[in-house]
Amino acid sequence: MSPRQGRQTPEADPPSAQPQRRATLKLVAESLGVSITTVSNAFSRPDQLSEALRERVLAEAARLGLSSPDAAARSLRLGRSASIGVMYTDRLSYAFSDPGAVLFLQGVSRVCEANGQQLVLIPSTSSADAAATAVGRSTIDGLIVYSVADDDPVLAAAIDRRMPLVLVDQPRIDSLPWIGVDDEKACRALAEHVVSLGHRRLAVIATEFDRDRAGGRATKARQEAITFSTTAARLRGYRAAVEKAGLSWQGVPVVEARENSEDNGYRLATALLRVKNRPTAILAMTDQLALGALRAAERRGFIVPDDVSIAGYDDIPAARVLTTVSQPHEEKGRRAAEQLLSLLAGRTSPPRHQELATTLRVRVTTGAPPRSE
Amino acid sequence: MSPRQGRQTPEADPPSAQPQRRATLKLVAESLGVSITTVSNAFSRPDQLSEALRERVLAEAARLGLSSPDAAARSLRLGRSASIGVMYTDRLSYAFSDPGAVLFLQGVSRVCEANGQQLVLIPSTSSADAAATAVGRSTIDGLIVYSVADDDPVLAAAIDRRMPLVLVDQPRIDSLPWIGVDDEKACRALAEHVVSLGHRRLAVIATEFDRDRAGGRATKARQEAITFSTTAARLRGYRAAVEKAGLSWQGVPVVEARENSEDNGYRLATALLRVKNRPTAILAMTDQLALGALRAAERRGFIVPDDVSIAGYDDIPAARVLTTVSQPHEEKGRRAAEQLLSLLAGRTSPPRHQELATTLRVRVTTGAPPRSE
DNA sequence: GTGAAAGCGCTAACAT
DNA sequence: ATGTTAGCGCTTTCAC
Repeated sequence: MSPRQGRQTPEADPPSAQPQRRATLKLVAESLGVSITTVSNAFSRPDQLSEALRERVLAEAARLGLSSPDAAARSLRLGRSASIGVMYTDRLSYAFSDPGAVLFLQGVSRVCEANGQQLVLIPSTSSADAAATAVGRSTIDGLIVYSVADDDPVLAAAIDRRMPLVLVDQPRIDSLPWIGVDDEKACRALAEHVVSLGHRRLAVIATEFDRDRAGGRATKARQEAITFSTTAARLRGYRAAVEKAGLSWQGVPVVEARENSEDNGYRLATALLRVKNRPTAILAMTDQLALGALRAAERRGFIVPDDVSIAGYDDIPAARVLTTVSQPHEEKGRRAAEQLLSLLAGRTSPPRHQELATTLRVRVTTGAPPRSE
Repeated sequence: MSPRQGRQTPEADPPSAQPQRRATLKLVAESLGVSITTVSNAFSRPDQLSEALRERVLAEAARLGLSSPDAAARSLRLGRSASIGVMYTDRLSYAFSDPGAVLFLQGVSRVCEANGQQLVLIPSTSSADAAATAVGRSTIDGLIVYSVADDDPVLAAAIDRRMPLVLVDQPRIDSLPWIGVDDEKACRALAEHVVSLGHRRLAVIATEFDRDRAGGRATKARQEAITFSTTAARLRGYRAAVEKAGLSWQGVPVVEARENSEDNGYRLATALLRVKNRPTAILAMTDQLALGALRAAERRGFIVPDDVSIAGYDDIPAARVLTTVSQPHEEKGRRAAEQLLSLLAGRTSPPRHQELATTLRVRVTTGAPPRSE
């Protein structure tokens, strides 16, 4: 038995004597014999009418099923919609399988609910047209662009639309607020740690290079054409450490995962570990890939870290054992939302480029390479 | 004076020659010397004009920074917004720390992106007024109500607004589409399994009872006033199994977690295991609570399942070892979104109450109780 | 304290 | 193939 059934009683909803006009301010006004303005004021400007009248209006509105003025009409008239959008790499649904993205969204939503803002998730599509449409068709006042390829048409569409924007995990653009971490520095520190343990043969499992996600072993040319800036930055970090140690970057296999998942890490690591002169350390660009690599190594009978060291990135809760880099996903989301809201409010913004700190977490999946090697 | 008064600050606009009119169809039309209709058609009805003209229009629109017709105006005119909302228990930001909810949202978003729909996450608040406002102020065509307390004002607001609705993990209402699982049956089967192993002293760690989340040990009276239907159903399931085995339900301590988190499970389980006549089996209503309980048991030096058995619910990836109940979170999300979209499209709906199957997963955290007991 | 009217930007009849 | 026009429902002057 439903608690709500009271509302479905015949009195509340008679067998449609009248054609059931949609509830609007006008309907309420007519039904009450007052003007539309008065009804509008009852909702939006309580000080403009007597308390008693306001009560009456609101009661009648509720009776007719109008809980508040129509949102679309209000947005049109006001030029604001009290909602902000978030645009994510490519398929939105992937965001929910990426722990970092989920934490980011949590941060954003926290600020939204504290400020009575709606949060609109904008689905992205492969086609440029459709992408522009997706942004254009959203009733939003501003947009957070999160981890989108540099050349993604959706980003271009958003900029074209001259919509207030905040960039996160994107290349910086001077005129736009930016939140992020120094991926390059963090990855260099991580790789330096690994190299300092004595490893000479490294391998990299990378996140997507570009919107094509070709996947697999990456030539030098492809490495230089990466359009996901985060991937590019992390790779530069690894490379800097490798070259600083006097090792050949050419000799480091770099494979691209088409999607950030444990299974992909497993598959790619399996291939990496199968070759004769296998790497003694694997640098994975996310913890999920690293967890897959861990599983692959163990499956092949290797002991981690004695036979092979593995490092990740993100410090997600599920990866307590991994040597990794910790970054404040949730805080990124909060800051991005705050920055956007303050931009929309026309407040003078705090420093527009906010770089957040990362921390290297050395744990049990990295150690010295095997003696024999 | 235009309603766009937001531009109050004169400095807001750079010292540009012309006052930088906002890009609209009208502006494009004037700039090109064609009618507004033509511009509108270029965007929305390509068959209504020559390809050449359409190209010209679109190019000019892009030049002026108009990527598509204004969303609010379009929604107002059309009466549709191409977006659907999701309403979640209480704080939206909690949803992102609940693995089941994240999977659910993933399912919803998958269907949204396949159908070019925006996904609006509606923040909820404690006050009834604010809640109604939140729903009312969203430009959405329909709403998925997911796991909200039976007496939540937001649910009432949505129903009042006569908005197309789909209920998920909620009490059924005859006239509304519903997606869910039989939590009671699943929990009964789970508890029967535990009881069949020989346990006589059980304890329950429950999810929230109501929007107050008092937390702690729950009297019989409080158990009967639960307004989160999922919690109530699971509890009924446990109880049925206990009573069927001839045990006293009164003797089973039931504690309420104020939030679904591992830490809460840890705390509550620690308290449960501290008493003299401690339970030999703990039934936790989610895997997260169960994982916390597992940690608590091990922390106290108990061997699981030899000293104490622990069962969860949900079968989340992080809980591979747990005896638990598997339920199709992502599919729930997909079905809910599909159902809502087909409702909005006016298509004849498939069976409106869809009950999805659950599976009991017996794994290593449950076993026979200790001999001595 | 209340009402009349203008118009936000758009789409769909109905012209032509 | 293109243009004219009437609202969609709302908020906000500006009168009273």
